[in-house]
This record gives sequence, C-alpha cells and structure tokens, in this order.
Amino acid sequence: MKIATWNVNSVRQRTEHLVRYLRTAKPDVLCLQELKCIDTAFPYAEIEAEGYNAAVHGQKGFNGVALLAKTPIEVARGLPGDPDDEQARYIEAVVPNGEGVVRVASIYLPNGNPPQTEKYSYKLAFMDRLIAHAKDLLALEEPLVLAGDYNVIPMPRDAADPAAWEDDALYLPQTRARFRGLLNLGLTDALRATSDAAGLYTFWDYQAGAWQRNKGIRIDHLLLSPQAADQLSEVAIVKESRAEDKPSDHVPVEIILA
DNA sequence: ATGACTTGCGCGGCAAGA
Repeated sequence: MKIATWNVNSVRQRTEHLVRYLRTAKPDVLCLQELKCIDTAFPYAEIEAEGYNAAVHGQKGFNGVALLAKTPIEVARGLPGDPDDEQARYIEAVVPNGEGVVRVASIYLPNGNPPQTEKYSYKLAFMDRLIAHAKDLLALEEPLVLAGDYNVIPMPRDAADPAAWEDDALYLPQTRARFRGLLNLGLTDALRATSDAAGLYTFWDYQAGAWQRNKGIRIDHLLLSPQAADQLSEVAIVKESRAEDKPSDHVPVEIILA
C-alpha cells in the first residue's frame, strides 16, 4: 500500500498537477494540505474521475486538509484538545488494508512565524495537542501514519543552510523538542528509517531561486507507529514535482507499507 | 544583498506562507 503526503499550496491552482500525480504515482492514500478553499470549492469531480474518494476539511482562503483514498473512508475532522480552534489543519481516517486497516492522518501544522507572537504559541500548543492525540492513537496498537506538513526542520542536516533558520519557528529549540517528543512516544520518522543522508528536502521557497540553488528544507514527514514501521518497505521524495510548470513549493513524499 | 515569489480576496494592495 502506497501512502503519500503533499502540501499543494492551493488545490484549485494545482488540480492538473494533482490529477497527473494520481495517474503516475497511483497512491492508495494521499494526504493533502493547504487546500486554501472551502469544502464546496474542492475539485471533487476531477478527483473522483481518477477513481478516488475525497474527504475534505476546508477553510476559506487558508489552511485546509484532505484525504484521498481508492476505498471509501470514514473520517474525523479536527485535532482534539481545543474546541475553540477553528483552523482546518487535521483530518484522520481508517483505511482498509488487506485483512486489516491502517489509520492515516493528514496534518497541516502551523508555521508559527514570527516567533514572538501568538502565532508561535499556537504552533506549540498545536504540537502539544498532537502529542496527546498521538499517545491515544498509539494505545490502539494498530498501523498508524501521521503524515503531513509539520513545518518542522528536525535536524541541521534537514536544511541546506541551517544557520539561516536559527531564529525561525520551523527550527527553534522548542519546536524541535516537541517534534522529538512525538518521536519519543515510539513513532518512526519514515524517511530517517531508510536514510541518514543530508540534502533530502521536501520544500524549496519560490523566492531567491531557492530551487535552482537547492536551498531546500525537509519539513514534510510521515511518522509511523511500530505496527506501521514493521511494514515499511520504501520511502521516496518526489523531487521532480518541484521542476514542473507552476509547481507547489512542496513536493510529495511517499511510503510503501508491505 | 536591500529583496527576491505565490496565493486568496476581491478589485487595491494586504496578509500569509516558510
């Protein structure tokens, strides 16, 4: 089973890219982030024409997450822990997988910049809620994939120029500590289970020729429960997606569970 | 290197992204 995550930076601007990706990569499950539209504006027809079911948690103008799957899925919208949180950043589903199931979440973690504002405290609080929820999900002892745009650079090797990120919400010690807190629950960073290499990025800014100069960062992650990690056979970053015409600034990241 | 792009909203330039 192939499970992928992709921050598309507006699903309406990227519908053709998305359809092309579904046709070529044929993921069984695709987690989308940054839809930037309300549910009714989502391109259901184009997605369903490719043989996928779409579960959408949208928001006007910003944020927005979705799960696409070849099988029908039951979903829950929103990250537990704050009933006043109105930002559409989390959707979770249980997907049939052979004899069993895999639980998959599509996460758009807050950016958090600038750090001296409520934007950063919201990011840290969101991460605390994610840790609490992940703990609950791990207690189910089932295959679990927490996938998405974490807006976290976990380690220096995950940035082309780590010094440039020192005071940034994506890389501050408190941000990285909470990401480690997730891993310390027993979750596995799928990419780091297969490679220790530097230079593996999932995002290149539109500005300053970041792509051409390969000034990237790795911020899109798939975290696996032990039951999912046991099934992990492949991880891939679909880097060529960034070279397309009118690309998203993020590229898809894929895993294959045996 | 001072800024450098892209998007939504909505029709004028901001806010937001990372």
